[in-house]
Amino acid sequence: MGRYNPKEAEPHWRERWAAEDSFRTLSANEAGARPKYYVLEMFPYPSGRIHMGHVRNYTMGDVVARFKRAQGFNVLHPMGWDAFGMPAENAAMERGVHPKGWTYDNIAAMREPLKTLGLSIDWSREFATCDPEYYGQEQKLFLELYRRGLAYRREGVVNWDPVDMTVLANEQVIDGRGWRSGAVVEKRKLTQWFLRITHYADDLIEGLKTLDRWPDKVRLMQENWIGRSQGLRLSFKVTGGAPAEFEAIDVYTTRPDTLYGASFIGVAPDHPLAQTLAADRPELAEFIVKCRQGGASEADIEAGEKLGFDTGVTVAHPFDPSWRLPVYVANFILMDYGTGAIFGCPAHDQRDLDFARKYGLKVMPVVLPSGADPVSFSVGDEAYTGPGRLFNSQFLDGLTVEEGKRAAIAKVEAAGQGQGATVYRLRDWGVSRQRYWGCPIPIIHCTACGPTPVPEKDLPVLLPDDVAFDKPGNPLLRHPTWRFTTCPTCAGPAERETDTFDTFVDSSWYFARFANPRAEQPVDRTAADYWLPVDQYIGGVEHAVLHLLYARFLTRALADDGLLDVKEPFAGLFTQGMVTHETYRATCDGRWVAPDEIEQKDGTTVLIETGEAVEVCGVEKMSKSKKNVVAPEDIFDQYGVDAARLFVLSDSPPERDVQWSASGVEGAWRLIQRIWAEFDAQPVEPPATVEMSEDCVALRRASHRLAQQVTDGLDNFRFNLAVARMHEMMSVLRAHPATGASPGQLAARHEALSILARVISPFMPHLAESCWERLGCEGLVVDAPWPKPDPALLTQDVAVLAVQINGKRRAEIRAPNEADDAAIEAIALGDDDVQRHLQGLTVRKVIVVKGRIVNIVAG
RNA sequence: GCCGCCUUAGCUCAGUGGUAGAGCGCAUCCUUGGUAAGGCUGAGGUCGACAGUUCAAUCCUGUCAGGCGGCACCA
Repeated sequence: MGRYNPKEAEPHWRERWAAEDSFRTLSANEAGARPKYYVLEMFPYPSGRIHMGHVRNYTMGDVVARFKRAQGFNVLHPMGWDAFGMPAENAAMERGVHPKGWTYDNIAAMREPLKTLGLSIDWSREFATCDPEYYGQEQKLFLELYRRGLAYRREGVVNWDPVDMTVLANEQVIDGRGWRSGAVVEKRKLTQWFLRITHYADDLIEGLKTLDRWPDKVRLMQENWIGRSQGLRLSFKVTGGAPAEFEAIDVYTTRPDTLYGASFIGVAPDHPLAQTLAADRPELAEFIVKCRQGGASEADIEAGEKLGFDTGVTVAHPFDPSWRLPVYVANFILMDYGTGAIFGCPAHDQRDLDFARKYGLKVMPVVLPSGADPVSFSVGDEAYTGPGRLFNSQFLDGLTVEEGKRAAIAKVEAAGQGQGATVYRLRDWGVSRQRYWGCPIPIIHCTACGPTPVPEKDLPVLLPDDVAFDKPGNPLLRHPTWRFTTCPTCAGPAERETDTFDTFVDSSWYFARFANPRAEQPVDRTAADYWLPVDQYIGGVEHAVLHLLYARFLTRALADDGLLDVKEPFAGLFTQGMVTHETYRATCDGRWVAPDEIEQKDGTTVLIETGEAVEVCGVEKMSKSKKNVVAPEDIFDQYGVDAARLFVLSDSPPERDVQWSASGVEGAWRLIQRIWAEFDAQPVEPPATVEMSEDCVALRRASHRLAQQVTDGLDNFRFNLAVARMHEMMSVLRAHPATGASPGQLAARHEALSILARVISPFMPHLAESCWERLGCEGLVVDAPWPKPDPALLTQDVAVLAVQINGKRRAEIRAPNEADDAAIEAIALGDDDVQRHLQGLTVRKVIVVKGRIVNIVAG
């Protein structure tokens, strides 16, 4: 008799698993008839320490991996490192350490606690994206895309941080300033490398329909991000005021039905017409500059004031050559969407209406809501965007909005003035970063030959180690020898591309590399065909769009190259919630206080050291700035890793946030001790008989039901429900104690415990091994097959039914399972309580729901 | 502004078209040779508001309120 001591047991079992090589992935040949199962968690950035979010993420993946393994699958469950990126360079600038050393040290520091967590990972497949073996293969992939025209170079507008001298991603610009330097970010035109993701825009939307094991929310976010819209591209002929080269202005619209309500044409400040006119009209040039400044700042977007400049140019209406429309340059029109020009229909578009009111343009309604009077209907300050019938619209009169769209498109197409078109919000993916710590783009720039791919024999293009971070900017630009080279084509003097890839490129194909991480080619086609797609991918919802969209795109690109056989990399996706914690701040000076600095005393919260009062603030994501962080290592140390694993799985459903608390982890600890106590109470020698006594049928039903319920919970990602069922099982076991039990009863307990040990093993793998061993079972529980419940024990012979009278519960009856509706009705109507409640009433109807309830309608 | 999610016990949250649940907290009691304790019992809920569908709604539908997230001048 003794308490379970995780400090001794946990390291012991990890050593056993390592010694037995329990988690080695089998090759396709070795696996034989076992089906494959690929479970992957989004790989971590090696910041140097693990946090509770990691614990939750990797525990969930581990639960799935262990469960599938027990069910007889050949499981691939690998781990790697998303190791390129800015923090390494920041560390280099702030502390003078080399990004490479810093990164590999961090990886080493994080690998240990992850191993401590007892994850069933095949560590032989580990790699980091900053390994030359990995990024060299990435360079090969890029050159393949380049050859196929899926990678190209063009000028693009970027966020430029003038202090750090680098491009920033949109999410690194906060209120128009660089997140690190605080400098006002400039819009700069820079020649950049792009990947042609827009080539797959349609297929990326269509593919979402096949992803039935993805959260609807994520599919919706991707669909919105790609932003497909159907409409019409059409020309307005210029009738005066523009230079000769502008014969017509092309606009894009999703509302061709409202063409008769047009009252102006608007073009973006960056539109070629605006730019050309501005060359000899200073007032227009000034206006354009003003528009650009407004671009980034949130105040302007908030205000949303519509500004325009009348160019004096006029165009003809496509349906009526004598109808003239003025052309404005307007601040709310975007150059990189559609054609950068619109026709304004103020009555049926709010932005156009705001604009028209400001500049005194005509507002002519052409869609009449049903029931409105065509003579008096007018639009005030709110545009009408709903359904209705067209009017004031010549040949379109009387049509619905949808019919009108089709008719207008047909007419425009017949007249050769335009064409129906599909337009996307998605833009090509700019992958150039002016940084050192990333995968070098394998291109050599030659003044004679232009951009030239580095020949395959010269790959990988290695990052030079001898770089200095004493000055801002990209050290590759200042490197004396690395940058300058000779052209592979003409052997003349040439320069290397000094930009490196966006780190999202690294993470867009790593899942395919895991199939065979040491392959000579980027992807081992045979291994990838066996393992892909990933059956279950698990990660944070913050990657719902970018990472997951990029990976889907690159998978398609590689499939078109013949490097992969799947279009969708992740058949199942699960997005887990965050780990949160209460926050605390000292009442006197408002500074944030860590959870281990406080204690609860007599209903108040105080600082342990000084006793001063502490205010308990909101529950928020664990973060250093709020100091509401609990270090996983401290929990491992105090309660063991199984308690930490159990807690992050128990309280909330996995997709929701879970609130970490000291009392919660105490609860997890107690469950572990309770489970152990039941095993510990069982006699050491196996039961003398295999005949289980009849009076144990309740226990047997409970344990078989437990197997069924935990299986269901795991199949549906309801880990918290599975844990709740384990709690319930403990009450049942307590009602059937080992003390004083007959041999038959002990046999039933033995069966229950053997099921329990196996179903807890994905959640608390170390405890499960100790329990399995204590029970005297053969081998390791990780190698034991998943329990299969006996269907006969999952049903009840007698059902307990509630009886409702007029919707209110009035009685409870027992009926044999095989009783038919009439028999149940008779039992219900014969019940004393029911009779009492029916006094003075006439029974009008009786509804019998088998196994559930009887409802009597009476009046 | 558009889209989505959430609102159930003091707290954190499960759950179901048909008898309202868990953990923590609280109260009472037992145990103090399972002791960095363990256990019994119990109190506590108009399931956000209103309307509709239904024999029956916490659950389905609609409207509203409050909270959270994503996108945002995308024509």
